Amino acid sequence: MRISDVIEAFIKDLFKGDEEYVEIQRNELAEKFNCVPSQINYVISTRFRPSQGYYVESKRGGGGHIRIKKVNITKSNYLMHIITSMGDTITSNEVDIFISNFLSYNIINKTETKLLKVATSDNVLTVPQEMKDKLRANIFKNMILNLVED
Amino acid sequence: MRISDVIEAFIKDLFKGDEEYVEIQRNELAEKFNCVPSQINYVISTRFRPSQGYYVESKRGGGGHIRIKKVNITKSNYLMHIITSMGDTITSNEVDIFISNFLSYNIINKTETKLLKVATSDNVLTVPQEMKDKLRANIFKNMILNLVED
DNA sequence: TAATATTAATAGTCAAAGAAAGTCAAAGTC
DNA sequence: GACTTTGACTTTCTTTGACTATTAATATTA
Repeated sequence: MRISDVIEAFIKDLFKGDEEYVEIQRNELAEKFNCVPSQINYVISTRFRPSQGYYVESKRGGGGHIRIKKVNITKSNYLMHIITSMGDTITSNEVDIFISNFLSYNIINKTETKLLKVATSDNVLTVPQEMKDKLRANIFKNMILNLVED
Repeated sequence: MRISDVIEAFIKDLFKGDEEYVEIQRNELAEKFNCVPSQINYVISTRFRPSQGYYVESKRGGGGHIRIKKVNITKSNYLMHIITSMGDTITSNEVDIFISNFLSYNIINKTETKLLKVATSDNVLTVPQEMKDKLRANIFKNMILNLVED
């Protein structure tokens, strides 16, 4: 088996347990698998591309590291599906359920969660009751449309 | 973990409790973290820059010290000021100016920018004209309130 | 006692050494 | 021919230490 595949598998294994990201040290890992450090770069650049759902950042110097983030590749698809399947009115409760799901699927972060919640909450939407659910649906759809494809 | 990061965290911790500034003694701190004194200078010059919201002054000689001030245009202060100084109606243009400023001061990121814009835009706010600016102000205030203190 | 000089206590600067990670092209493998 | 492995070289960030600058405290002198 290729060493690259072994390293790939090893890194992917680190994601067990729903970690949002994983940190490795290039030299350490290279030593562990008995290869040259740049092999790690090769693995990352061929197996952890953005198009494969990963985002990588790193820091050099003492205590440096490589951080690999798993991004939700189905985010866009998922959100588009929500938008198209949603009616043109929605209650506060229904919105909250969507938002909680987004958060737990890691489709949005905490700040985005708060922004979505507040902009669709009953208290903030100071318009007559009969307009609320329509306004809310409109705001919500447009907001999540803007989360698509980041 | 990097000693620089540890020292950075330690200093930032001193700000707990809304202190306007914090004073350290270079040699004492270096001793505490078992590093050379100039390491403290390194940490300050890389982690407490003006662009990071800090202002540093110092005094040498007996009883000397380094004073690190948290500069007032921190995210929270800035946003709170906007909220309190804002009336209870606001136009779409006015909001856009605020949002552009937030972005250029790095107070919000691109996604947050889009969320703020869309939730306060004329097209999305499908309510009678005479309600719009009040609704917009309310949504806007509540959204930025939720950006405070992240 | 006031002015001045000296010493001690701090902090600042800067460059070298060290510790990672990145790049790229040559060589190897299937 | 495409993919993988290897290694020399580069870039970035951190740590260290020798040397410098400034201020306060103390001693000395007029």
